[in-house]
Amino acid sequence: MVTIKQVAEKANVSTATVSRVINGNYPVSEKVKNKVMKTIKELGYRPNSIARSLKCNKTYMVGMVVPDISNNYFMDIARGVESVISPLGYSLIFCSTDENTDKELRLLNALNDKRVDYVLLASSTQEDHKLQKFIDQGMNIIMIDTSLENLQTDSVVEDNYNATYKLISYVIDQGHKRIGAVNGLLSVSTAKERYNGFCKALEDHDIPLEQSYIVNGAYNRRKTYEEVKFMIQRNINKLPTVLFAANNDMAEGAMIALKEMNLKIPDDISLVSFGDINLAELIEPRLTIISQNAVLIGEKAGELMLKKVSGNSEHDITKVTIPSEIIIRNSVKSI
Amino acid sequence: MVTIKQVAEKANVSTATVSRVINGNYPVSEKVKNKVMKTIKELGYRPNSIARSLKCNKTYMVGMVVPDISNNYFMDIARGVESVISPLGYSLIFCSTDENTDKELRLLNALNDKRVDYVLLASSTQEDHKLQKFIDQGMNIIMIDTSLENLQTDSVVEDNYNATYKLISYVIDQGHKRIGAVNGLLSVSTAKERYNGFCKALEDHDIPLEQSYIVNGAYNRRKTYEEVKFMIQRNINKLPTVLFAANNDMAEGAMIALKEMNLKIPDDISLVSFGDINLAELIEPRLTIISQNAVLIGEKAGELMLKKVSGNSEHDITKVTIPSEIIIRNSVKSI
DNA sequence: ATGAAAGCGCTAACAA
DNA sequence: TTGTTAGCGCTTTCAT
Repeated sequence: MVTIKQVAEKANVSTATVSRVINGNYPVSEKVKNKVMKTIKELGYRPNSIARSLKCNKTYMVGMVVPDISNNYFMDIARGVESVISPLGYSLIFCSTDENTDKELRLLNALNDKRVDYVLLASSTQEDHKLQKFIDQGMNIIMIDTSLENLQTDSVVEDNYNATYKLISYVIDQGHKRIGAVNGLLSVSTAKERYNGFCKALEDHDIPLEQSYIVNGAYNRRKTYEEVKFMIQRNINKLPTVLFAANNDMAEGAMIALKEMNLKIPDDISLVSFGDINLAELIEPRLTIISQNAVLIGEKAGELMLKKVSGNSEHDITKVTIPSEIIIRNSVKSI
Repeated sequence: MVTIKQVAEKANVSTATVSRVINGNYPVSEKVKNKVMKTIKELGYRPNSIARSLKCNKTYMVGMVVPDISNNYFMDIARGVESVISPLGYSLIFCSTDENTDKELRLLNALNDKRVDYVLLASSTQEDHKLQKFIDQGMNIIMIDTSLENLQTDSVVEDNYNATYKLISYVIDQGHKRIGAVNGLLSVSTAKERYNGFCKALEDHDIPLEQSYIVNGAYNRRKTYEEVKFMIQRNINKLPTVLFAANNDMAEGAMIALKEMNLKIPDDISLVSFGDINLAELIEPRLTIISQNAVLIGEKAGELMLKKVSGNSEHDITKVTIPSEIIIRNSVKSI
């Protein structure tokens, strides 16, 4: 690889001058500039970002840490982030924790060692004090999707509680009284908030919460598939009339389980979901859902990051909440 | 951030000694080692990978460049790669070219500047000489999914030609004579090879190739959706009896288009695909497909990279071809 | 077994 | 406008 020194020698100037023409941040005479640029072309010189990073304390890399790399929702967020940061020269390092606190901490350490400029974190740990350590060390973190109450940091999240409350209220309005839920890990803020909204809606409408209808900790498709089958078998004599899936993956798992058990949606059992499933256009019935805008979350997070690194509003902590709306389709039976 | 120098001072040793205990590559007395490790803990010191990279010419970063970040197929490859390289300390930088040659070249340049140790490239350009430049500059490239004939580089690809040939032969055996195809960009090797297998199967069975049934360049879901609708309208008086979609995304687009036009699969028109669609478990009818193993491709690519960086077989060029098999389900009508 | 010092490729303060 | 030089944080050679 050709270095700035080789360019300087060949062009008979100092490395400083070469640096100046590359960065255009100090005056250089036209004549010298042309000579240097010509030499750069000839030699095919490209500046070494590693050296630059070391010198300038800036890597133009941002880490994105999510619980599940195969969930489309997080991929969409990543696309949103990418679309706003990539034009400014930033690259994304994408990591998956598999909902594992240890792995999350390890990844955060690795990103810290790599001196990424920012990390966008969809955390699935509740150990805020451990995350606080990273922040104290000077790591820049924006929480996405999830948030941790006691953590002094920026975040871009959805209005989980209110959206779920509205969705479940709608379900109750349709006459449902036996209402089940498939929750993620309740240690994760999104899952917790959604479940809280769920419970509050039941409470406000005097609907009893039937513990046997609640599935906990089935955060991915396969686990949900299995757990929902258990739950249905367990309650085969008195099934819930409707199920609330707390995210897209779980809705998919639940649908597959119900289909396999020959329970038709919504005739035999209704289903609603927080977030839309894949390829919803092709799947019958169309699910009634809370629509998420994952790409938008990514864009907001990207913009927030850019604002922070540019030095504006450096120290105030910002919390962006993306509103969610209910999309009523045809997976809920009127009773 | 605390540096090695601060550790050295506090522990009353030289930076060299600290370096030695961190890396464990030179003898250090037990006593000194303990003292240093204790200091490292106390100070919360973490080595700066940027500085390391600069010194050692090794970044432990690998770039992955794909045409479409929202296609699950590439995400699965990424997961495969990640699973084998991450345990050895490598991180993935994930980039999407949107099938745009310029953007591809720009990303490659950026990754080159970042001095990534390797790049895994699913290229959608045919400008092999431009890619050759990167290789000549010393960039390490493994082609994944796609390959370029004239390029001296390792690759991990599928057996596109033969698999498609077999699938189309099966379709013909079912009595089909009016056979359409939805191709990606024929400039991309995978698309080209699949289409060649398609044509050869027709030829060998004396089936005429009806140009009007061929859709070209609709590489993503939305474009395919639109183009297939055009194609159907164009041929409304004499529809093809079967369609071959050259990848999962296009199969999805085609399915949505057909559904919207009230053409039932397989009663009104049959459909086969190279690669499986999302959430196939929930979508009727189950598609007859060539099954791909994207995760395996990723794993193979990751392993190949690891082998190369470890210095084994450094100079021979390896071509791994993953076999594909046909999965017959029920989207093809027997005529 | 340990320390001193050079150097990876670059930028920026200082001098000229 | 340009050059000299120090230094970013680390590894490693060469002495000791």
